[in-house]
Amino acid sequence: MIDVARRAGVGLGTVSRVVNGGHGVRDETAQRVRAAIDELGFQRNEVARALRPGKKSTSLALVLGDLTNPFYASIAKASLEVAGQSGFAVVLGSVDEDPEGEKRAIQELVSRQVAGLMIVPDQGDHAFLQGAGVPVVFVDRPATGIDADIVMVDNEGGGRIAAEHLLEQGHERIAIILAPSYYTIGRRLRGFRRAHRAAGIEVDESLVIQLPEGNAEAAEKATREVMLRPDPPTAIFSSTNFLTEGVLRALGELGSELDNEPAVVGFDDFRLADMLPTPVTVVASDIAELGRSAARLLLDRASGADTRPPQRIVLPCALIERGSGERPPDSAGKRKAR
Amino acid sequence: MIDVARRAGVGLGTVSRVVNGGHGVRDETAQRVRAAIDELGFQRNEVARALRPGKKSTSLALVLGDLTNPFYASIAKASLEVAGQSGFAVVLGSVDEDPEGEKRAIQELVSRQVAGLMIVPDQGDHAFLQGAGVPVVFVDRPATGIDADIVMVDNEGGGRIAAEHLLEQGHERIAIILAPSYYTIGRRLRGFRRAHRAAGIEVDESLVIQLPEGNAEAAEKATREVMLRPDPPTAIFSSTNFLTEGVLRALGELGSELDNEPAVVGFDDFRLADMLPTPVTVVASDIAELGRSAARLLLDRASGADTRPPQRIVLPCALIERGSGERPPDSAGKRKAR
DNA sequence: GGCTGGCTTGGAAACGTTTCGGACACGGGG
DNA sequence: CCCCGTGTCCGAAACGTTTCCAAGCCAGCC
Repeated sequence: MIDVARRAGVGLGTVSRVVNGGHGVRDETAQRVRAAIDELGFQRNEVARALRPGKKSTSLALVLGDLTNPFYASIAKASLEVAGQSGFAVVLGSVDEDPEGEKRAIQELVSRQVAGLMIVPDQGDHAFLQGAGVPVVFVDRPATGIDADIVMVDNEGGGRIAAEHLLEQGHERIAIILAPSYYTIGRRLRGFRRAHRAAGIEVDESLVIQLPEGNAEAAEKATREVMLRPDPPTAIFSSTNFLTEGVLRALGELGSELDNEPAVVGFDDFRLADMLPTPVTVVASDIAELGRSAARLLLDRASGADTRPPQRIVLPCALIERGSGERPPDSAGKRKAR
Repeated sequence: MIDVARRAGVGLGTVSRVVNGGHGVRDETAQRVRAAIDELGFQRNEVARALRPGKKSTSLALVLGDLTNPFYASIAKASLEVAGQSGFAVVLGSVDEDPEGEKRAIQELVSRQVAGLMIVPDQGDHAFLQGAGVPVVFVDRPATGIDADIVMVDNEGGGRIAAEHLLEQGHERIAIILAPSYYTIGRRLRGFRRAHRAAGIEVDESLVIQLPEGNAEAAEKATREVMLRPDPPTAIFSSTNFLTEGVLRALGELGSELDNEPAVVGFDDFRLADMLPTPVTVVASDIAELGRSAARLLLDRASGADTRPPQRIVLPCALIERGSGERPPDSAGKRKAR
């Protein structure tokens, strides 16, 4: 920048002003500065910029689990887009699985002076964020220990409409497969129960299946077991996209051993869901909007444009019916090949 | 840091040394400093750290396309893990689709003083990176205009074994569906042709199908068209994961209209591939390793540990056979004609 | 003509580190 | 006793910006 100033024959401050939109600089001077910038190929150093008193970097942090899960990937993609439009980059913290690793990752990011944090929180207390002086938005799940913005999905409503759908079809023995102890899962179960109560049908507690782990294998095993009981369920509600995969795999393998193949409803849509031999109805929400909202909210907080008390944004869920034979409108959108 | 120094009754430099491993500091002094750090909740400011002459930040940049594509997501996840182990964060540049947007995003990241760039390049010249003074690793595809490390997959070999597999099964009319003009796609086609030549079978050029766009819809349309020709292919090789989806969707819809359902081989494995009514054999590679290698290489370059001339790492592809009867459930009557 | 006030402009201070030259103390060898 | 090396520590300089204050200039007004 000093070189630019020298070359243009102006002071340091003037160059800075030109670089930042150039208010209060005579047009002719600005021209000269811009010319010097081009000649020297000058590029502003964002690091030095963020060093200024009280300033933060123009980066947002995103802390989430396995990117390989389309759910997380969608959030990442959407928030990336929104941030990018405002000239912000997104820093991904390395995310170990344990809560301790999450805390370390977050502090790492804070030390990088990010302008805000978007966190899909694991269990564990997040009170340590309280005094960090950086805005935080939780995504998909609330966190304990700190009162911050949150963007999530209507989990209870989703669980409810899934159950309602099955109940309307006459199912009375519906199994629900639950990943371990996440907040979201609990809400989905609650909606499931409410729908039963509203329909006057009692939930068979032996069909409320808590998995030890939240992966497809555990769901596969549990499904096989429950379906081979003397009185198997006539429908299964799987509370998570990866679990649905396990359920379907189990059903596929059991195949002809079963008298009646159960109806399946899954939470969260997934690719190819409409092409499986057992087409699976699904409770879907606009996951990309989850990421977009979070990023937008965070940007507003970071810029100081939004000083409202912590917001709570809840996005609706909708049922996507499949298996009635007709193919649903293509939800895939345009995807670019590699 | 000044506060810490004051509190511990030491000089600024001493605190710095303690924070960075503490060589050349008496044990007792270090204790005092550490105590002060804890009391004050001091955390090193990474931004200021990166400002030092010649220093870069402890971040790696990752520039890639749609994170929603599991291929890209795997790369992101794997590189994130490797970077995290060395205390590096990963910055995702916002990626517009056009080459110009990619250039802008990259320069954005360079201005953030990242220690290195991992780029899954789009077309377009990357010569502007030449003098940037930051190490670059290209992932999955080479780029023009700059001589840098590259980590990729044996595309030609993959195309070859896909074709060999089908040829061995007696197929002589094999269609190949190609996304537009990427480097990787060209290599896959070349392998495809080589396998044919080796088998003494001529490629029917009317079955080499160039799509106008690299998405599932285009592949679906093209598949439908080719299968409804007077002499349709008996097998289809789809050069990309999303294309495979389109191919399968077309076949599913055509269904009974076809005399013989063609065999399908896709490039890149994907989730649920083994559970589809038409089980699809696949050419797979270790995509996560792509990301890991890239990150490792970049970290070594950034630290100066690796000063070799630009490397070229090529990962092997392997065939994952499906549909030989071992897995798919006997649901619909749509089995693969074998 | 002097004063006021609005544009421009220049330059110094500040941000939080790391690093480097130097200083001090201590001990051992000549 | 002097010299020198070693271990420890201090504090200033430097990194590349932004921002603030002061100053110069000019026009307009009294």
